[in-house]
Amino acid sequence: MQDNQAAQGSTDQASEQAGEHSYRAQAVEAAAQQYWREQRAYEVKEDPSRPKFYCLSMLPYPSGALHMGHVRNYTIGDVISRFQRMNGKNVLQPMGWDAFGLPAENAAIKNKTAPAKWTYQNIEHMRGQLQRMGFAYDWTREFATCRPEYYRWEQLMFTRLMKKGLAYRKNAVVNWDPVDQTVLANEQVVDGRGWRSGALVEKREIPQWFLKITDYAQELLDGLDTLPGWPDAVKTMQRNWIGRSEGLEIHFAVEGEAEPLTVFTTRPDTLMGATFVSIAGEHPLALKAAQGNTGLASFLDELRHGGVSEAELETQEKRGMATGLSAIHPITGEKLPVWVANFVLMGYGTGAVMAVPGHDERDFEFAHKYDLPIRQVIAAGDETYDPDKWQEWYSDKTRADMRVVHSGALDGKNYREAFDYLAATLEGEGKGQRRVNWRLRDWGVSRQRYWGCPIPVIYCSKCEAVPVPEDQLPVVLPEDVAFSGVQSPIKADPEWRKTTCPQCGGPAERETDTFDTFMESSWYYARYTSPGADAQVDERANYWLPVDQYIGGIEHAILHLLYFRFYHKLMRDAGLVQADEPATNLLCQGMVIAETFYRDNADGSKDWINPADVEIQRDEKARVVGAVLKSDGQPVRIGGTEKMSKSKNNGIDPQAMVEKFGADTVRLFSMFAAPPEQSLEWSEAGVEGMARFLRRFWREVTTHAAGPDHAVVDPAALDAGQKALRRQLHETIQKVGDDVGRRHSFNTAIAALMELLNALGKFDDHSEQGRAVRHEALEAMVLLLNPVVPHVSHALWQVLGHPAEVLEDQPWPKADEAALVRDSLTLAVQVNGKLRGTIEIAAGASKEQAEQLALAHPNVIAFMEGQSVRKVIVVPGKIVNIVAG
RNA sequence: GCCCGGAUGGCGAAACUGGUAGACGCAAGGGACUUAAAAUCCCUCAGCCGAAAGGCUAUGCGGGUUCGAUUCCCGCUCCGGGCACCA
Repeated sequence: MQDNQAAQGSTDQASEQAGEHSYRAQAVEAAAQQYWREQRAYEVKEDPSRPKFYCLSMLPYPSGALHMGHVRNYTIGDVISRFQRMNGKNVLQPMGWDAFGLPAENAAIKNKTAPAKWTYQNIEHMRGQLQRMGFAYDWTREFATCRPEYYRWEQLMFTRLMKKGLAYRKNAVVNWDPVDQTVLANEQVVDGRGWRSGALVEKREIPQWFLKITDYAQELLDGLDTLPGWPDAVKTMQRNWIGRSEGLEIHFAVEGEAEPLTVFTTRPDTLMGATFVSIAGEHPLALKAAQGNTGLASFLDELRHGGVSEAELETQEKRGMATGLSAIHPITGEKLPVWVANFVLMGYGTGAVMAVPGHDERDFEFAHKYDLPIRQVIAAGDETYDPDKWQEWYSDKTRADMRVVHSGALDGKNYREAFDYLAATLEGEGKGQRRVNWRLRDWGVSRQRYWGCPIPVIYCSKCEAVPVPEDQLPVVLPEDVAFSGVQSPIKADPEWRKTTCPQCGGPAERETDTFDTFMESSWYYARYTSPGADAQVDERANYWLPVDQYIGGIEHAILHLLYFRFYHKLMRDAGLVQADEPATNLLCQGMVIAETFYRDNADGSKDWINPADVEIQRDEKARVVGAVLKSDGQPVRIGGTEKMSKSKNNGIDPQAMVEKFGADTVRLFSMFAAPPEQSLEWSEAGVEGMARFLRRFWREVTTHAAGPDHAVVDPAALDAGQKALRRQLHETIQKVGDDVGRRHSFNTAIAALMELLNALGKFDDHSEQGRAVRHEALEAMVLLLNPVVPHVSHALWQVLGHPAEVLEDQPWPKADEAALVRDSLTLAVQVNGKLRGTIEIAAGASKEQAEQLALAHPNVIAFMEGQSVRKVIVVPGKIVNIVAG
């Protein structure tokens, strides 16, 4: 390296002389970053005299290296942070590591290392990569969630929740690999088999810890209405996930059983159409019926095969078997057969449903398959009911002409009337009651894995489950372990679990399960506000919270973002924070995608080839006609544009891009190529376009700065061209502020700045006022671009004659209203809604003047030939539409 | 299967509250500069018809509302996200 530099000395000198006008990203970025580091430019503390702004991006899992999804997420956060700071806010932007999780265990097996060591190495590497991107983080607040200093507080919270009854233990179903003798994550079940062993996965019930999120269901639902700054899609998904439904619980007596079978239904109006009852395979009644019924027992056994994920359960072929039991219809006394059905979920409602095949699509299908009776009890208008073919209206309770039929006393009632009548009747007879049911289930937080936060519970044969006393926390996970594979080291080590019961002092054992990693990511945002606090958070949390802007992937719309809201309410109810919701504004960014390329192997498999190694071929109309591998010139196949992934080898390494183009160019492209919530297609040619823009901007500023001293703009002395450029400048200031601040439409903000630079390139005016206008424009552009390309702005601000230290807190430019005034406007002229021309009209002209001018337009006259004016619509400043006929 | 999104030139996109569809960028074609390359600059660029003026068609597909629909409504198709143990 040293030798090469010496040999190229003369070239360096040559470029040094040209240097003033040529943009060299690496040097510019190193200088700016060194300056920020030395100045501690992004370290913040509470300051009640200024409005605060807490800008938070979802913390990364330290998987090994930064990927483009991170770059995109964190650039959005950084742009918003820098923008808010220039708008006078005291901005907190922190960063940390979601350090527990399954991939560390997999890597540990593969690389024969400890999960902790692998994790810490990744953090070191990725921190350097983030710093190289120039993100304005307060690094003094950084933490990794796998450290006891962090997780001790969630252990403390958990023990307190146990005492409040908000944490409890019950059996729950997991995926069991019978060969590896281990619990599998849903992700580790591929086509119903364990990913390592290939064995058919079974469902197995084991005791696990739960948090009572259902106690907060109503508040989590209502809270969504207090979040106008969250995307509607996320709120709708959460509403549906929480799934509040009002219905009746109805008790069906079962022949020969003391206990009734309770079903939940949202359609009691169809009660008289129930022809059988379906129960889940895990329902106690099913298990009881299977005793002494080998056919049913083996069916239930079959249902135990396969994974537990809802997607898998819901897409299975609908299957069932009669239990031989009969339920008694609570109104008619009719005997209804009780069936086990694989689509009835034990986790929802009571695990039993009354089947109304006449008006429920799944029951309809099931009844046809097993030849069970179908009975119509709903009619709508003059629709004909056909028991052989499903039609949507059969289940539509919202139709105004819907009435109950063939149901005795219910006949003629609509949904609401039938609901109320039956609720009163059944409640009166003790056969049922009104009930609000939730789709939301309690949060199972136990994981049978090593690399997670130990659950702080001690089991004693006398005292059962005892929370670890507060003075014995944290329960520390040993990090220096041999991790060979299947078995968790703390489960394998009989010594680690040995302890004494805090209540009776007798011999006892520790819980060896660890927490779901969503536990750590549910409260990290609060810990950033209180570094070093000797509590989960301290009073500083109430200065910074709630988060003003939260940014992360849409894939977190439900799980993380619901647990995040729930945990915040737990902390609020523990007196730790005051706000009701953790974040007021949410931005969900789309994925980063890239083209895929492959070659077919002889065995039918595919070799995926990285886009960086491929050259695209086009015809003269620029259409893609093929692609070749750069190294051998031979063709490769094009496989479509997909999410960047290891499996398709279409990931683009951000580090390679930063080394080639610089961080500012990468940041600029991520913000320009697509609006933030849409998917972003990576294109190296597109990145080159951004580099071109920065070079032009650099040249424009440096050549201007090298010229004669500028004067101050005198608005009264400007000629038409100067005025026009200045108007465009102030329109751009207005647009960029609105696009970045309100709309988060970064791509259009950048496009407006590109247009302004194009206009400056054509502005060949070197008069004193010309230079003054250009100077005003270039200074504003440096400031407007600062959030996106802070290194370039840092350097060019000095080139324009300002000392470095003022840029960070320089006020955001304001548009000059006087410069925005237009003398004339262009209106579109339509005849019958079709554009036929445009007219120029004075800004203050009346509707009548616009109408007259439009009617006089030669093309309008031509199209009006032989027709008369029926009506004229004038939208001031926009269009004139002449309706002719 | 269920819930939530998305679809606009060769490509990424823009059109913010129903008002000139395609700003900006990429790719491509033509040209200038240069010994050459790189870099840079200029011109063209939705499709079709036309010498031009201009016209016709066009925002995934099929309908509808409206003076006017990429935008609103109804019905589809395809693609993506989530489905509770990936994070």
